[in-house]
Amino acid sequence: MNLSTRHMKAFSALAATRNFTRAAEFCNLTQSAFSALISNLESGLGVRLFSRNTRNVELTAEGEVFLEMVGHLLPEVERALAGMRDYVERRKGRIALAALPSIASSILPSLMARFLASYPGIELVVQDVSSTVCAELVRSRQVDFALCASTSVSAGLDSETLASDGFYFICPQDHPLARRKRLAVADVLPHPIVVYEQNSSIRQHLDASIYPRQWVRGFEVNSLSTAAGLVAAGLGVTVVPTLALFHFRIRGLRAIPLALPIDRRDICLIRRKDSTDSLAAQAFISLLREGFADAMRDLEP
Amino acid sequence: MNLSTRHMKAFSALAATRNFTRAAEFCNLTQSAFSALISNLESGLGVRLFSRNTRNVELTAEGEVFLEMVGHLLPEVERALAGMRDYVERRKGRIALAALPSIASSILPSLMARFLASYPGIELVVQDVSSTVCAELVRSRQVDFALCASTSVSAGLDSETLASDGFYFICPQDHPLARRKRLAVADVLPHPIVVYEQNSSIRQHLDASIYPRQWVRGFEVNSLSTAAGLVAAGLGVTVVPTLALFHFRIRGLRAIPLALPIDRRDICLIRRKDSTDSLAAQAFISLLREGFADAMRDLEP
DNA sequence: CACACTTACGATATTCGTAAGGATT
DNA sequence: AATCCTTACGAATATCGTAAGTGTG
Repeated sequence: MNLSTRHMKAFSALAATRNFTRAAEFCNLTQSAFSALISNLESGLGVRLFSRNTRNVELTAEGEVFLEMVGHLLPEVERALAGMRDYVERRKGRIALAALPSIASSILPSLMARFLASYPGIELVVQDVSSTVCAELVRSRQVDFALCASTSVSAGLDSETLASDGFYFICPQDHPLARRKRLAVADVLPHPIVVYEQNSSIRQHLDASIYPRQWVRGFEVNSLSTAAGLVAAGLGVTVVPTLALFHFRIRGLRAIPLALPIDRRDICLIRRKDSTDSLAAQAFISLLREGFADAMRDLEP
Repeated sequence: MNLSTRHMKAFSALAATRNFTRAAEFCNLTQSAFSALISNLESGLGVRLFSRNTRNVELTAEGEVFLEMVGHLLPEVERALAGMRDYVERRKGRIALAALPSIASSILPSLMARFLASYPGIELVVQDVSSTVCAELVRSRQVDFALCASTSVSAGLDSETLASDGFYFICPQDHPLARRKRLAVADVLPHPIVVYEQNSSIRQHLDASIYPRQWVRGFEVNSLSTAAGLVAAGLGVTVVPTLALFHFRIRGLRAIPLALPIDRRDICLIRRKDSTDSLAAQAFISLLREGFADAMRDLEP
């Protein structure tokens, strides 16, 4: 017996109406097709479910038993199918992603907000971790994808560059370099620089670009917004990548393009090579592509 | 979407094996037909459930969600179908019937025992009531059928005679009439008779056969076995129909055919005219037909 | 190149709707 | 006569299996 939702719907319609004609049109079937459907169900089960003499249709004893069963079963099946539809139409879902702190704290929140405005039912879980951890989380399926620097992306993962960061020197508007149009490393070295913690992608990029000893180390902070506060208070200068400029759009601060030996930092979307993204993830990823492209256009005109 | 048990079984087989070929043969299908079945399911739901590249088959995120659902759904559907099969194969069921006390206490118990030996899962509920109540219970669907006297069976009910009772005079073997081969009413009248309560079918039959005043009334009892005891103790004689002879097969008692004006009592099976009997009831009824016929053969050779 | 899934395609089976048949009130 | 379920039958659809195609390791 191959019981289907059609069978159950037809059965319950007939049990409710006790009339083949009306039940048939309720199921959008000809009366004859409907009759055949019911007979098919009955022969599949091996019992008459309805006793019918042209004038009266009523449930047999076994029909009553089946009605009880279908009364529980059909709503459950329909609830399950509706649940699937929720996923298909992205009313439900869960996206786990990893991102560098400099991304998670700058461009990502607004993109998440835009995404959630379109798909309010989807749960977004973000972990802000270093690039190597990003890759590890993707590989171990703990997240659906990650946004991180292109370095340390290893085999088995699929990488797609979403944005390419340049670097900027950030200083108060009354700083000696404040009027310059572009700067080189040599220009910056004399000034005490607010730097980020050791694991930070920005710090690692700077350390890789310039031998650490050459810097005049100022404060060491964890977050970009703290750095912004310090610089605004005249307590130092700093260097940040394009996407982090969000945090430095503060009155009294200047951002000047800075040429570094390792000139750019690529921001990549990394995914497992073989895996298929969930529909929710697909939707978010396409929003991210647009969002990053827009951000680059706005920040580096 | 018309989700069927085939779909769910195929899905779970594939989710378990992650291999189309093996899952297909598990479902007794060609690999190609199986593949089509899965595609059909996926297109019905509007999602890919498996990500497959010729070498690997695995669940997508939506597939995982569906697996969770099917994991609950499929066992429930199968439990329901197995439940129906229990009814069809008469491993489960419930038969409610009404019967005259003289039947319920004599021939019926052994027939019930035989029935339950074949169909141990079926619940039998017997009410021993008068013929008019029998008819009423059948009409109001409180019982599936009844076994009662043919009198007072009214319209809308289907009646089938299962047995025809004659009447017997019961006396101790040392009674003056004990050697007679057959008796008439006149023979019996002088002897004090153990009679049954007013509503009893036997009492009513006797009252209708012979004007009540003509009897020499002995004890009045409720049950046939009490009557048997009294007669065996020499405290009277009694008159009972054929089917009640069971109770009087006691050493020292004689049963002698008695000709009454209303000679026989027909025992009928009565059912609702339109209703369809449950499979369990059908099985019991056919056993009853045989059982009553056998009993008549044994008791009235 | 071997294995595993997909596609192509003709054959079979199912399901559909129209229309006629039969039973009940 | 009217209503309502069943049956008959040709058409449309779905499903099956064989066999060829395709891509991945």
